[in-house]
Amino acid sequence: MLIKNEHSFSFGAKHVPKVSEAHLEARKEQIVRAAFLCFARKGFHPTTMQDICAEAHLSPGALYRYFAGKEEIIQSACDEAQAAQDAGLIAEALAEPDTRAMFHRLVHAFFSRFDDPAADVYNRASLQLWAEMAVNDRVRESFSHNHAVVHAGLGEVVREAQRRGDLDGSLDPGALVSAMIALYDGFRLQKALDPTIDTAAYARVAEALLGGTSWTGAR
Amino acid sequence: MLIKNEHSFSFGAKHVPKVSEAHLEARKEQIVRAAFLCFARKGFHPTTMQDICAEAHLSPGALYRYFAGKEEIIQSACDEAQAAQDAGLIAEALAEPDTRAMFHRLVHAFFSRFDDPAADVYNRASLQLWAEMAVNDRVRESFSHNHAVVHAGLGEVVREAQRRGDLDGSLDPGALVSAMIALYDGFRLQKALDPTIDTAAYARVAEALLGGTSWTGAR
Amino acid sequence: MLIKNEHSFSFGAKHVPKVSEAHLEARKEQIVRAAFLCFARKGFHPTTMQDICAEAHLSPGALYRYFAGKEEIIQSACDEAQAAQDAGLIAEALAEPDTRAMFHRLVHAFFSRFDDPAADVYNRASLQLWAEMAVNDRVRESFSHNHAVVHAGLGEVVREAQRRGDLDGSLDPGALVSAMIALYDGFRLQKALDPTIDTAAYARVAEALLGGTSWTGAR
Amino acid sequence: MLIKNEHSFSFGAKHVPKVSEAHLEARKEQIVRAAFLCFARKGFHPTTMQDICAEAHLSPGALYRYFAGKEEIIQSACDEAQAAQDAGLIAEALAEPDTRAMFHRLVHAFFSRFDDPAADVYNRASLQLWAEMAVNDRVRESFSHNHAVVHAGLGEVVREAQRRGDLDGSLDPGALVSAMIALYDGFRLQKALDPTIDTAAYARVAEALLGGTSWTGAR
DNA sequence: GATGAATGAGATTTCATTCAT
DNA sequence: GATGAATGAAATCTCATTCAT
Repeated sequence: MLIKNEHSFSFGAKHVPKVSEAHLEARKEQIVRAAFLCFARKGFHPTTMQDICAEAHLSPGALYRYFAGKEEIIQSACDEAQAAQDAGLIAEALAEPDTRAMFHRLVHAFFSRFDDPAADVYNRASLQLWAEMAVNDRVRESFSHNHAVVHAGLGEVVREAQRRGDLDGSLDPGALVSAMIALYDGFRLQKALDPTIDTAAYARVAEALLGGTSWTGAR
Repeated sequence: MLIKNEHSFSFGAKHVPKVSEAHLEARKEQIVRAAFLCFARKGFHPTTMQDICAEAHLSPGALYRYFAGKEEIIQSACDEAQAAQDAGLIAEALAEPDTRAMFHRLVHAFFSRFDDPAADVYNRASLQLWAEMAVNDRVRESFSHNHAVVHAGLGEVVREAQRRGDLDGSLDPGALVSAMIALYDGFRLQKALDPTIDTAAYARVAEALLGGTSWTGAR
Repeated sequence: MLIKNEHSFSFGAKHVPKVSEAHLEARKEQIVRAAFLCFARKGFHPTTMQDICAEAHLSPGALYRYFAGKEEIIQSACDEAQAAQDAGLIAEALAEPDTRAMFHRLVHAFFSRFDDPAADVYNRASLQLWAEMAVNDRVRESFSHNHAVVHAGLGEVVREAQRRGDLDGSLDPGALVSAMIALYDGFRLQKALDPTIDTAAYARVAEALLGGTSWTGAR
Repeated sequence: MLIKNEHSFSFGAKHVPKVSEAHLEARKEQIVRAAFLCFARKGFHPTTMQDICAEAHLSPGALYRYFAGKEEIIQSACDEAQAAQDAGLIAEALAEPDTRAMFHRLVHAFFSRFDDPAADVYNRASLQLWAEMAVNDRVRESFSHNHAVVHAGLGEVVREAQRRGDLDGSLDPGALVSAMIALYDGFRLQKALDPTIDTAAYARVAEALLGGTSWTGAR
């Protein structure tokens, strides 16, 4: 109450008090995390607000204080799912002077994520996200944006490799990037179908394909 | 006419007339096709029975003559989506004595599908299917079965290439197959996000990766 | 066809040809019998027209040639259920000069019906009928009419017994009749609840109550 | 308030606050009462949830907070209809040393119920219950249980009368009980058909039949 | 006359959202 | 701020009835 009065003079009311803001964010986080679990378990649409409430130990009324509706929770969950630090990892790899080492770092960085015990939830939720993206403009936009960022980052990597003469310069860099992303996303799909699939073996294959060591026949 | 008379005398006749059977299948087909469009457009769960009815130019009651409920339509749509003649294509490729030619045939066979104007609908529906698979046992089973068939087929291809010394024999064949499938499915995901993506360029990259021509650096 | 022409001159067209009429009645009978079974099994309202069709080995379209709708089948079933030859039995009993013999004949006539193996179906259907009567004016009317006939017949019986000095003349004859009917209907209810209940023992009690032999204490 | 605070600290609390529990019961009561009226008016199956909603001044959603479905409301209504304090009345009568006085008390206790202006609703609902019982296992069970209780109670009455020599010991006590119940239920049926029927006259007849005073002829 | 596929109104039920407490 | 009972629109599904064949 005091805090509120303190700030009631601030023009434009750009800030709600910090304590509240922190609380607000914490609550939102809590709700999105709960929603995430539910979505991974049942999918976006079959998940009811009650499911999320139960998972978050909150009442329906409380939820609506933090989110305008289910749609907004889905969007937040999608944004959350996109929030991986992909760009940073890519930038780090780019610093690597040896192309194969670069690919190794990339593959390791991305595929070591599957060691996280929460990865299965995340993978399953990703499938939901893809489906929603195909159907929901707002979600597609967010997905698209993140995709563009990753695409741009890997584009640098690929073009650098081509510049170095390690990757065939006549291949479309965009298509090479798409293939790299496909190797990652396509694996997540298979991992969602069967979580026991061998990640390390797959990572080795991915690295070999990119680094040109898988082909042992005539050049 | 004769059949009709025949039927009116025999109770408990084992066969309903063929016309009915044909009609039954035709109607089911019609409904599943309509559902497919709706699913691609709105997703499984946001699609209402009314949507499907409208698309199929049928009344709700008529739908329930052919399917016990929405769930069953979803399952049929999933089965339909799986019904691609993958196994045949793979077997044909396997007959090819040259490994790169084999990969070329495979890549061509699979990626030429995207030329079909209906491919977009099919891709978007696939995303729905993946999401449903994560959440619906019956659908996962069907998906899993089809995946196993394709996996087995490509397994032959990969082991043959290893036997010939064209692919590194120390790589896990299963993981190699997974990567091939990932290159395909991962592209479908990207195509669903942006249908204008260049399929031919991507196919060239896929072929180059498998055939070891993408890497132009030191061996 | 020929028959039809033969009659096409008859004024007023009161008769449809006898063969057709017989056929019509036979079909109606067949349908009502089927309906009766269904009603006894599931009740009036949960029984669907399809249930009746299946039981009657007829198509829905055929049913509607004989009955205007479900309502009409229910009414016919009710009329059928009422069509017992009660009045005749009562008239016969009335001829008996000895009152106790008269009661014996009545009780025997009515309770021996429960020996019929179809009696259970009939009893269960009666419960449905009673429920419908409470709710459906047309059915109540039909029920009411039959009830009045039986009531009148038993009224004669009771008044005759009072005239002879065998039943207390100060008791309301209508109430006595009601009690006789209650002893019958109330038993049917119990028989529907438990078909193994001992009919003969009950009949002896009913006779004893009416004939004044159940009371063995001081007068 | 205290309770509320208490509650907010303890997760997994075993009791929900009493207010809620009371409220729950009150609402259920309210709904069942409304349903009862509807059932008496239209029968179980023709009554729609909307009918019950309207009668209870509640929205459809609200109903489903208290009952899982229509079936459950029907069952509750049936249980409610059985909840008469029959056993108590019978026990009281049993205390009476004079058999005719005992019968008088019984008849009076049961038939005075028809003076209640709500009795008509109750009777009509009973017919629905009987019909449902014939068709619905769960309802039959509940009915059967209550019937057994009443049967046992009246069995004591009858055997006591036989012990005293007032009722013929050679008559089956169970059948005598059945007849007593039939005199009651059979009357309810007639009262549902015609609510103006003279209850007092009928009660006198019932008493006379049991007490052996209806027969005025030779013994 | 018979068939049975199709219709579509209407019933049950769910669930996102609101709002009095 | 929190609660959770209530709302009511909308979804799924049923079934009496019709009608082209």
